[in-house]
This record gives sequence, C-alpha cells and structure tokens, in this order.
Amino acid sequence: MNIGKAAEQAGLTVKTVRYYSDIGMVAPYRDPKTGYRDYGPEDVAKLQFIGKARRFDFSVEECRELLSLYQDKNRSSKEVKALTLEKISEIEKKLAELQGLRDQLHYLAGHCQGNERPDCPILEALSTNNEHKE
Amino acid sequence: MNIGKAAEQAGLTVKTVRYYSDIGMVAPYRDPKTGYRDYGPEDVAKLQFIGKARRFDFSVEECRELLSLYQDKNRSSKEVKALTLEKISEIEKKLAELQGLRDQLHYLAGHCQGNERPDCPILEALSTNNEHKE
DNA sequence: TATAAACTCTCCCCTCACAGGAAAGTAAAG
DNA sequence: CTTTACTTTCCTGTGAGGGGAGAGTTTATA
Repeated sequence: MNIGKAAEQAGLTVKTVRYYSDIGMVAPYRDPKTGYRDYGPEDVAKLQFIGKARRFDFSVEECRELLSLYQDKNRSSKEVKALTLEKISEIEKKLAELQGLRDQLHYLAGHCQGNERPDCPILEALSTNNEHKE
Repeated sequence: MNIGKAAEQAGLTVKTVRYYSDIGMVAPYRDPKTGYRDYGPEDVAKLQFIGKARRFDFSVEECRELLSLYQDKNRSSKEVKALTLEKISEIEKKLAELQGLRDQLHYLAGHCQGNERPDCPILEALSTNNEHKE
C-alpha cells in the first residue's frame, strides 16, 4: 500500500512516515520505476508500534531500540523493562520539576492583586537576585 | 563589563547571553572599535531577570513580554498575573499528561518479569493495535 | 618588550522530530 | 483526455542555544 494509506492506518502523518523511512527505521519496498514506497502489513505494524511508543514519550532512538528488541526472537524482557524503568524515572524527574515550578508560580499568583496598579510581586520575585550565591 | 563576566553574574553561558544580544532582548553597548559588548549593571539585572523567568519555564518570547512589562512604569499587574496563570495551566496540562504516561508505564513494568525469557507485556502492549479505532 | 594565555568577535553547522511548501512525476477518477 | 489526488525529492524553518573554526583583542607573565 502507498504511504498515504499506511500513514492513515498507523495514525501518523505522511511526513512522519517518510521521515521514518529516511532515517531507516521503517524502510519499505521501493518501486524501482517510480520510487514510490510500498508498505506491507508488517511495515504498518512497525509504524503502529513506533507511534505508540512515541506517545509513551520514548524518543525516536529509543523506539528504534525497542523495535529491534521486539523483532529479536531471542530477546529477554530484561532490557525492555530496564529501558522502561529508566523512562519512568526520567518522567518522574520532569514531574517533580514541573510541580515545583507550578507551586512557585501559584504562590506568586496568589499574592498578586492582578489589578491596575503597577506593584506586582511576580515581577518583584523575578527581579530580585537572590539566586547567584556562590 | 565584558560578556564573560556578565554571563557569570547572571548564571548564564556566554553563548546564551550572546544569543539574547542577537535577538535584541538585551542589547548592550558595543565598542565601535572592537565590537566588544559592554554590559552595565542594568543589563546584568535584565539577564538575571530573564534567566529566572526561563527557569520558571517561560519561553524567550514570554520573557521578552515580561521584561517589557517590568520596564513599563505604568504597567498594571493584571497582565503579569494573566500571563502567569496561563503558564500555570499549561504546566498543569503537561503534568497531567506526564502522570498518565508514568502510570501506564508503571503498570506495564509491574507486569513484566524482567527475566531472560522473551515474553514481555510491555512490547505486547506496544504491538497490539487497539488504538486506531475510528 | 615580546610572547603566551585568556578572552572576544563573527560565521557556520548541529541538535530533535518533524512541518510547510515548491516543482515535478505518477495514478486514479470522471 | 483532462482534472484531481497522490507521490517524489529538495529546501527551509522551528526553539534555544551548543560546538567549534579562524581571526582579532586584552591581560599576564617572562
């Protein structure tokens, strides 16, 4: 099937699918006459796999790794789990950072009148230089 | 003061400070002979302000906006608060997404033996196509 | 004073994961 | 046969700088 249909079945854009082809992650058969890509069901399955892993916040390179693990019949589940746990801890780190940011901003917003007067504790907090101690 | 010292005082890299100069956000005096940038205390204060706002996850463009509000003596705190509240809701959206991802990955990892055998529920979950309904 | 080290300048390419669009070729529909 | 819809490659752009080359400048040392 052509790239458009393959992309649709995988829930990806044509651009994205072509990109995966360019970087050699899912390289379909090419018609030697026209250069058209021809995706088989296995290719589409790979695209779906990647799409899902991307939605799980795995990078394209990590997807490549997961894909090769997936295709390796002699793989162990250990590596996959390790990669997943690593990804979880990455996400939790990001979560903690964002929560900290939110709390600080929340605090500042709570102390800001939000009126027509120019005094604003948010800007004050941003402008006080109590950070470069060292 | 030269760019190196200014960057150090603001807790930024020289590259970053030069970038802010390039995009016209903090444009210091330039020595016409050498082209060297010369940062005054006010410039450094702006750099610190921006650095802090960046750490609060504001984009460079938002920093530019905050900075102009900060420099506007006739500003009202309303705009600043609005920008902050918007940023908070952005962050909370991101938080919810990440929490969902973490929970799903956590669930999958919890059901994966992580041994030498090839069966792995994580890969199974990634490969089942129960998603493109529609 | 000469030289070496440290700093600064501009310029160009690289990142990540594509998106947008141009120009040209191909396929399907009317 | 023509129009429309699809596909191809190629080029540029994104955000926020990082890395490094080559050249000029300033400061420190011998």
